[in-house]
Amino acid sequence: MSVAIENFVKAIYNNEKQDITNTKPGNIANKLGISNAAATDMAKKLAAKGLLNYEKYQALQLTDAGEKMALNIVRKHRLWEALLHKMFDMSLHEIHREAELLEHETSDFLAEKISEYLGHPKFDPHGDPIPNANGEITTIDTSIALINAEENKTYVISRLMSEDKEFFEFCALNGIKYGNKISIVKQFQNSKMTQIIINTNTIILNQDFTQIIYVNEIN
Amino acid sequence: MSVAIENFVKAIYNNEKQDITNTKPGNIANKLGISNAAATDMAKKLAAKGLLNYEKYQALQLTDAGEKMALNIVRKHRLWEALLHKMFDMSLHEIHREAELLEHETSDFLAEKISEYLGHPKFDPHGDPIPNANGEITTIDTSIALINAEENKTYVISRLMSEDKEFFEFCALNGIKYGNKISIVKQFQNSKMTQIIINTNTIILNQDFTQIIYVNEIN
DNA sequence: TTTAATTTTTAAGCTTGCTTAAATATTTTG
DNA sequence: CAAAATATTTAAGCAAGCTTAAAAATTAAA
Ligand SMILES: [Mn+2]
Ligand SMILES: [Mn+2]
Ligand SMILES: [Mn+2]
Ligand SMILES: [Mn+2]
Repeated sequence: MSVAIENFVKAIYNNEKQDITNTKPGNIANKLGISNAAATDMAKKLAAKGLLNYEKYQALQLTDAGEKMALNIVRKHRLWEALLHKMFDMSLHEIHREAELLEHETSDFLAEKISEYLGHPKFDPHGDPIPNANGEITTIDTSIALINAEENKTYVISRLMSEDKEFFEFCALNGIKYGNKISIVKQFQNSKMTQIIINTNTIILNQDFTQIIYVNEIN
Repeated sequence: MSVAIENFVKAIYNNEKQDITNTKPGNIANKLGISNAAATDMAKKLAAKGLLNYEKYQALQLTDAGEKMALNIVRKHRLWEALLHKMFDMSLHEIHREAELLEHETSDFLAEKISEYLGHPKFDPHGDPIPNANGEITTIDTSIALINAEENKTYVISRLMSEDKEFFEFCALNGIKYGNKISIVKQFQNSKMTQIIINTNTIILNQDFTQIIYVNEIN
């Protein structure tokens, strides 16, 4: 399957998993930077290939085959991110940028080698789960967005759900990193701000950030 | 530049460096598994881009810009081979197969990270020189084909100039590996066979192999 | 050196993955 | 609930990278 098809299928998958928005062609077109017409066109082609269900004016839905393909690409993407992060200490933004390309030119054979080398990790450096070789995600995500965290509790950062360079730079500068501890000082309900302590520093985050930083309670 | 263009330019470069055959479109077409017509077509397009000189019925010649591009791809190819060989202990055939794809999706940034990690190696696991970040090959190749080696001398294997899976499997089985020692027992002039000792084993090689195994004298 | 074989080029056409512009349907709003 | 705004689809077209078939040139052979 072509790079265009792989990115299309993956975009639908990610949209279903992460975003509030629906998966109509226009949304996918937006994510991929192509025209609505191109997305509608591609949707029809992929429906003919049995990768998704297409009905005029309705949201696109991956078939089992389509989801399997998406998970295969996602696996390779996240394995590359994990490898590049570990080996070369590249930033969250850099690893994503490189993985976006490498994911399409990676054999299942090589993906397995990378996975082995890393000890079959279950999460990538953003905290996203890595599907296994069968395309299954076996971990259960119990994490919550920071905006929903409770005052006076301490959490572990479990996921940074973004692809934005500036956000990752902010995180790197302030110790907001997968696995680090974070304490909630106060939730300001009206202004949707969250005051936290991390690395002994006090920081106030707005909604843009507290909705994409996920944490797990410490037990 | 597209994958098709990169592979085309690289094929001309490799053909000039390694093969006896000329670089007319038909030869390149053969290497790439495309039709002569497609190769002629591409040659014209690349001439328009200033990557090569094209004259009807003549051999294709890379311009400086074309050679620079080829060296950039070759660098990435060989760095990947070195990395995959070191990290995952993959075979000479496997690393080549994967590098053939990864080379096109590797940023200069990532290539430099790989090079750094490996200590800026000058040769890949096949013994081929790795161009530096400026596209220069600074090493001088003094090696000779085994067919031209002298009887009763011992050499170091410096290069395995092939892309054939079976050949690499033979090499792996018999300790024919970059850096290993090899002694020439006898050169049979008429039959073009070469008797060698490697790893205390006596092996007789025919011309097909002695022309692609390169060695350096031990000083 | 003329003929035959081979190679290269030209021509026509196909698929993929895009584009823009116009038509049509859906969704939102007054 | 009708009008306006928005989103989706259809239609027409383009560039890249291929193909096969035929024409033209080169190279090898007799
Ligand atoms: Mn990513
Ligand atoms: Mn991608
Ligand atoms: Mn190689
Ligand atoms: Mn390649």
